[in-house]
Amino acid sequence: MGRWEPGAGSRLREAALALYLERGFEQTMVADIAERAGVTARTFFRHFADKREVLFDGSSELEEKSVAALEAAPATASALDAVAAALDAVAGMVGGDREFARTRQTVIMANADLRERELIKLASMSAVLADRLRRRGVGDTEAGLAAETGVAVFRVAFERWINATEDRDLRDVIRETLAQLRALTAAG
Amino acid sequence: MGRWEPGAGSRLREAALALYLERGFEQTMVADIAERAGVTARTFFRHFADKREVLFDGSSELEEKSVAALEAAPATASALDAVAAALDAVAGMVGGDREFARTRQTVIMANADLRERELIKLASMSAVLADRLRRRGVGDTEAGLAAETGVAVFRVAFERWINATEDRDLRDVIRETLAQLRALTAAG
DNA sequence: CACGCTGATGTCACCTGATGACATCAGCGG
DNA sequence: CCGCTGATGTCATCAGGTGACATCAGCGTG
Repeated sequence: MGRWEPGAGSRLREAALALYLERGFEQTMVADIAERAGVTARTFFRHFADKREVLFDGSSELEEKSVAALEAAPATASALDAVAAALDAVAGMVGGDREFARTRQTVIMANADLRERELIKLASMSAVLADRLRRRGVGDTEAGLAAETGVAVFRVAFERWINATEDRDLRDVIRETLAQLRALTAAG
Repeated sequence: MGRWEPGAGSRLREAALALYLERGFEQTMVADIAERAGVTARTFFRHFADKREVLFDGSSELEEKSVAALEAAPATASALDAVAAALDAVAGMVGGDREFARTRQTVIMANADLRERELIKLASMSAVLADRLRRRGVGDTEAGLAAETGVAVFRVAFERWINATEDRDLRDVIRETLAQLRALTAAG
């Protein structure tokens, strides 16, 4: 089933990341990506819904894993602890290759459209986590708060991890940041 | 200065909101909005950077007011309290007309592109607030956490306010939600 | 082995969002 | 009355995105 080189999706992903990095997201046209990957522009859109999605197509898997981790948390765990377990799972998947994470983040932060997409992915994860918390019997507002706050912690921790001088374990940074949040809210 | 009907910007804003509500964001073309407002599509783009921005062009003002409120907070206030003051200012501007807020939110939530834009506006506010906190001498991580968490509280509170049966004061809902967050993080 | 099915890709046409360049014209100050 | 200014119209063009249809390698089947 393939008279063409297989793995068009991966080639497109790599080509896009490289070009976005080299000349910027806006300056890169879909035709350029497709050409570098050896396919046509139409094929690009068969693999990715739009020009941005090529950098985010792993996020659904991320969401699934995080939900699984949340559901695996003991029923006795607090809402925030359950979310912490979910974040731990995410960190396990994302925190492996800091160099890659850094270049990807560089590309994303350099463009508003990409930042928007990044934000909605995290928002989607937050919504799903809140939903699962509610099914666990957590109150409506509490579920929303725990999920949103957890994602906020993740964002801050991720940025710290990306910019840190030493290569730490992302999960540790998250735990630290969560502890700092507890101190912060208690101080008031 | 104006051989045409003045107030093209307002007319475009109203026309866009109405059409987005009637037939949906994607089904509405810029030409339709322009026509209803009595101008050409080119003029639409002179007033608003893109099709989405027409729903968000007040947000820069919102950001300014929130920053002013944060800076007006006493130097002795905790980071979270300063952010709470900023949120209070935002609530004062947004919380006046719940009916309008509700229809606007309906339109935004019905479309992913609009949700993205909404998210980046809040993220931008978070970034600005964090920056001002740092200038106040708040630690790097703590500033980021306080700002992100504050915006998270705002999001949850806003949704509660929008969906509440009785018409409450948004500022009260925010205060309540912040108190719930404190309980939530203390429980762990 | 020939046949037809399947799925990924190419090709073409087309719509819409968005932007640059230039023309137009009312009102304002001089 | 004249010329400037600023908002708008007009035109051309590009890039993102989608639908419809053609193409063709490999696969299973009779």
